[in-house]
Amino acid sequence: MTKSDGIISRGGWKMSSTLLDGQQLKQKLEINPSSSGAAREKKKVVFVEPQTQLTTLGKLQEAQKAMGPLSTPTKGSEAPGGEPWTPTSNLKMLISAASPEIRNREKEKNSTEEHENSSQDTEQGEESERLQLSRKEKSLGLLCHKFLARYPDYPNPAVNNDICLDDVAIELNVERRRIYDIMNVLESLNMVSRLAKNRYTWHGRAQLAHTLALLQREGEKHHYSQQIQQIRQRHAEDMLEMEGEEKENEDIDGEITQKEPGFSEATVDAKGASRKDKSLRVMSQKFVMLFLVSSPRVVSLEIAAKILIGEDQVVDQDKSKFKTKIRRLYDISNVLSSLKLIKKVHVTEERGRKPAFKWTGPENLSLQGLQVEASSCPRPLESRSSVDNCTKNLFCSPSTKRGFTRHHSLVKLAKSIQDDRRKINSAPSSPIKITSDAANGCFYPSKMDHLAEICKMQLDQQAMNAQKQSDPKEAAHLQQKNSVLSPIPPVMTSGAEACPRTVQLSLAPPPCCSLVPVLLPHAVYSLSPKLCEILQARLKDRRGALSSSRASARALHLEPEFNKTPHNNPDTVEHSMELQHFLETEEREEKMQSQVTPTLQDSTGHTNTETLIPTGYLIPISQQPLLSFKETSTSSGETNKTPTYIYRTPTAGSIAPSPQEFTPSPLPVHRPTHRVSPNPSILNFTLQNLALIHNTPSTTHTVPAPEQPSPIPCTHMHAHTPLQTHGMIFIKPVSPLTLIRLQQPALTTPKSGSAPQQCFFHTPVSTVVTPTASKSLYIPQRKLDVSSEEH
DNA sequence: ACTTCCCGCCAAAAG
DNA sequence: CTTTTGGCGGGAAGT
Repeated sequence: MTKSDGIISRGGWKMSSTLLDGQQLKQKLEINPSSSGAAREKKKVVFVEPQTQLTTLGKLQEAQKAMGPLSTPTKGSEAPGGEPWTPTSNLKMLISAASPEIRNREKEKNSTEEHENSSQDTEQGEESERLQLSRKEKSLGLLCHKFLARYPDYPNPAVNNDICLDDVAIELNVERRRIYDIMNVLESLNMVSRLAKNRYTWHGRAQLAHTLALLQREGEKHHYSQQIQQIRQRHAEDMLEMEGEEKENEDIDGEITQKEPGFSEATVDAKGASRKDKSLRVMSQKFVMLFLVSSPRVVSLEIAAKILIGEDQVVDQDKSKFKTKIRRLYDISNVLSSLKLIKKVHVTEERGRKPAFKWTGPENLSLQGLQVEASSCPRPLESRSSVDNCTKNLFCSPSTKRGFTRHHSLVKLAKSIQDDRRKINSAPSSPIKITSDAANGCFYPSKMDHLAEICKMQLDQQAMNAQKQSDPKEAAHLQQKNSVLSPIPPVMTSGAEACPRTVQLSLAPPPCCSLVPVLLPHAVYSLSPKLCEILQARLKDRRGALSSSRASARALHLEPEFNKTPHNNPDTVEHSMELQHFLETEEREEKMQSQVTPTLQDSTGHTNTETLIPTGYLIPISQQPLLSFKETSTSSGETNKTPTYIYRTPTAGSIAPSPQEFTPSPLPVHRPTHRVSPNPSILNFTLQNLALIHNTPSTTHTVPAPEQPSPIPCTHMHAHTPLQTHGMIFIKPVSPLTLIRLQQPALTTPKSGSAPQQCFFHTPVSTVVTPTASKSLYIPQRKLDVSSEEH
């Protein structure tokens, strides 16, 4: 341990330890909500007393064995949840960081030194070490592993799961740029969400299943599978006959041209698009969609690149562009591989062997069944779908509405964690790590490349687990084993304990949950690229006009979309306005959906187009699933039962149906229409939402539980989401801090009792968790992050 | 020679 | 304006 640590990043290590300590202390000490904000600022600066550091260090070393567990355990469940990880994580990181070889080499050399160094300073050693690292050791995949090691798969929502990019960069000893790459991919899977400038919130895999389900659905909408087929066919043909065929792609559009092509083109151009649209986030989502849609679950980079590029008509197919795309795909693949969602393989085709990746993540996305019903949420996504082709251009960034970020996940997580703990306790701890692997589906690291590293990681994890038996992670893993698909399961299990907390959350969670940003592929096939372009152009124009006013969209929560809306004025920002816009937009979207492809053009022509475009890119996904429902009041916690109730609720029901209906656009052809959504369902949906809004949170329970009510409480979440969202909207205006304070009281109402408890355990932030408060906190800063989504 | 993909320039957003 | 975020592609390590 120590050796490796020293080698890799002594400096980092110390830093991290100090940071951690500092944070922990803060959390524990700082009960006041306000304090949290202050704490963040310092980040690196943190000065922990040496003592603490030492202690931590000692712990860390020992931690592998028992320390961690012992210390954390009891409270651990929650307290540790937040920070406890860090200490251990540090160890992990260190270990992982050092590649075996390096370790071996340097062990002898520095072993002694390392200790010394560690104790002494951290700073110097780095250079030499850093320099030495081989390219592989610097790989994004490995870096991602290190990053992941720092956080639990299923974080305790109660705890503060904030991620400070600066800290991470320092601790991992990498340039910031690299962290962004990782965060972008994780963000695309809703494993993290951006809170503010340098801050992200960790959600882990809590929402992963749900997110994947949504992505799968989107992928289906886009006909990705068909596209893949086409490309393959083409290839085959080409191969046979060298001619070139050309584009093939899906450009299905015949009509596209209709609209003013000129416009579209001009605007469309690459430039038009804001860079965000080319974003790694979007690519990542689309890439994942390809996997989820293709039957063999294997996707070659070549095909992925072609599809992602653009499906535009652009024939040009620049080679450079293609090349760049491939580069990015490698980047994404590395991260996804670290997540064990995919693994590298080679497909030998006629031409020879080409690099490809195989999906190793969860297979059957429960989506629809459980969470899916939540469809309510999903819809939003769908709606947005307008243009995917735009890929390249998509400047659409605006599309996303905003995210109200939230830690919905937190709440949910908490429950699950607790449950897990129990399980763990009952079960032997040791195996844990295995379980984790199992969950992923791959016992061994999918990546052969980094096996060594991975192994290390795993070992670390094991150690971690052992230490913290209590930790949620373990529990989570176990749960995963049981049911990979739905993160929720844990929740179910959660005993009374979990419930209480969760209950509190109920309010808070909604906001978070509700919004998860997701990319929509936009079904766009139906739309011709040109249309997309046109739309974009228009949007831009409008924007430009609007933009003048431009308060930071993010801060306001306003998404570009809002601005775009025809009527909206520059200043619109006001909250009330926002709500209205929000609603309006939603309605539009709904309409759009309902209309189905054919109408698209029309819609595009109209103001609606705007909405379409934006939506097109990222779609916020609702994430309800994770959270437990609120069970609100009851401390008792019979989550299970509660859920049932939820299902029944009318609203929920209404919602649920819709998703299913439209989603499946079984379209025979790829061509045009694909997304058809049942109007009625949509309408209902909207109506419900509206109603919900009015109602506000109190009623939130509603759960859509269409047919398959997942046993899990999560389903409730869905229902909540809408509500939450609404709630969110209202809140926005306030600054986070203020909100927190104010809100808490108000929020608390719903849930009364529980709130206080949380406060005890958690940092102010955590406290925030309380329903409303949390909402306020999390206001999304970034467009991308969240899109509002779901009504 | 080809594949993988790190590095970091530099510009677009955000603050 | 400064800082953060992140597209992009050269070119090097790895195979």
